Amino acid sequence: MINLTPKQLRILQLIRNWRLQHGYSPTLQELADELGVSKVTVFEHVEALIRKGAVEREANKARSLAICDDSLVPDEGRPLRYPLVGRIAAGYPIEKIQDNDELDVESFLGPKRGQSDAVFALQVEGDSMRDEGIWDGDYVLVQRRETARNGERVVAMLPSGETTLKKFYKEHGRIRLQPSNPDFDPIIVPTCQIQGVVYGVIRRYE
Amino acid sequence: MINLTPKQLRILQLIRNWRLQHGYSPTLQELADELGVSKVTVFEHVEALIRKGAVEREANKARSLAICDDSLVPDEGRPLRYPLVGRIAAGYPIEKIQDNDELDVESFLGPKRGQSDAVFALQVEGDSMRDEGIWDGDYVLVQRRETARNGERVVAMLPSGETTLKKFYKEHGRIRLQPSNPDFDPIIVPTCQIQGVVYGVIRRYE
DNA sequence: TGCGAAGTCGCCGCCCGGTCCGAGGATGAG
DNA sequence: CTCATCCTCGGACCGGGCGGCGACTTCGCA
Repeated sequence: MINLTPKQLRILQLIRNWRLQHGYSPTLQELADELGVSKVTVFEHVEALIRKGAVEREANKARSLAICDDSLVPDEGRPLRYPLVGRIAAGYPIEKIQDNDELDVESFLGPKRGQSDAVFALQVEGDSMRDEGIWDGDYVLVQRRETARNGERVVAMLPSGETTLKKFYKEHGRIRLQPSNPDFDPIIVPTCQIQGVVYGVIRRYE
Repeated sequence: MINLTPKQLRILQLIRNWRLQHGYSPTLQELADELGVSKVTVFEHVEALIRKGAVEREANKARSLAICDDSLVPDEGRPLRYPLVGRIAAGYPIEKIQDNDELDVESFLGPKRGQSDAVFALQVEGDSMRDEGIWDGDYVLVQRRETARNGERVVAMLPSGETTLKKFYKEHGRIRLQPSNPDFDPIIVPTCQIQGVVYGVIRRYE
């Protein structure tokens, strides 16, 4: 593990993001513009990165920056951190995100502190939550809780013993479990036992 | 196992967490701010830790603190492995999954072997992929590739320079970029540059 | 041969590591 | 009670590392 300064790490991430987004390396000036500093400053940081073995470059060649070995550079053995290039909208160029250019899946999907034993996963079967963007085959991450607020997506056990995934609404002294699909009807029960609340969804395509 | 005072152990944990979170070591002042004590106090604690062989440091170098042996620090890390209770379908009890009772997010969302440098994340803006279950605010994980197969969800750069997220179809010698929302029209282009293929989606509710 | 990018030079200001000295609190012996 | 000792802690200061700059020269390439 190489010990980098914050600025050096930042430049390293920028180079990586640029290469991912554009397919080629940035010039020193482009890096400087991203960071809002002078080209000379970037040059010096890049020199430091080369000395530390983090990047390589061909002398006097434009856009010749290359990251040496991605695996040993930052983040020290923490996988699941991906360069967050920006926001993408239909029909518009990728829009930069200012404050943070990394997506740390671990902290993003991780449970809150001290509740790690109260999380479990379920694979979703069927399309009853389709209009919520929860599809057949997706996995939902569930925080174990006995209560829910209106509009939350809950894993609920009905008086009949069936367990189901629905949106939760308490109204008029009863509980409505609302599917997100017009093909399914809401379930109205006087009471039901909440097994947990969905806080995350993950999906993988093949 | 080295015998540490509570304060020293606390500092050791702070250093470790800081390095995991930022990718580089904290300064003495930053440690002091975290603990609410003065920089000199931290300095003395760190000296004690060096004497006991728990950490190393390069003299006069900023952010040069390094933990000697990680295993000495009690681990409060979260491996992102959740018990996979089963499959859940509307109206039926949770169905147990036989062979696999754990969802390992790391291997589930991690890139394929040897391609870790070619993955990046994008936050989705807008509803053009709504009927695919990809919603405004979701994050997509993108594998960088120049080519795509029909039906894959791609990040594509149009000849105009715009970048967009659509489903990819090559037909009749042209390319159709298909939104998954009837409110949007497909884009027909003779050619376009593929920047990557979406292989995963993650979402978190508040 | 002209342009854009890489590379060089001298210089600046702030922050960080390191040091000196002194303030308190706990403890045990006289 | 008093004193000595040890530990923790902090205010103030210093020198140097680190990040930063404009202007200029060199290099690669079309």
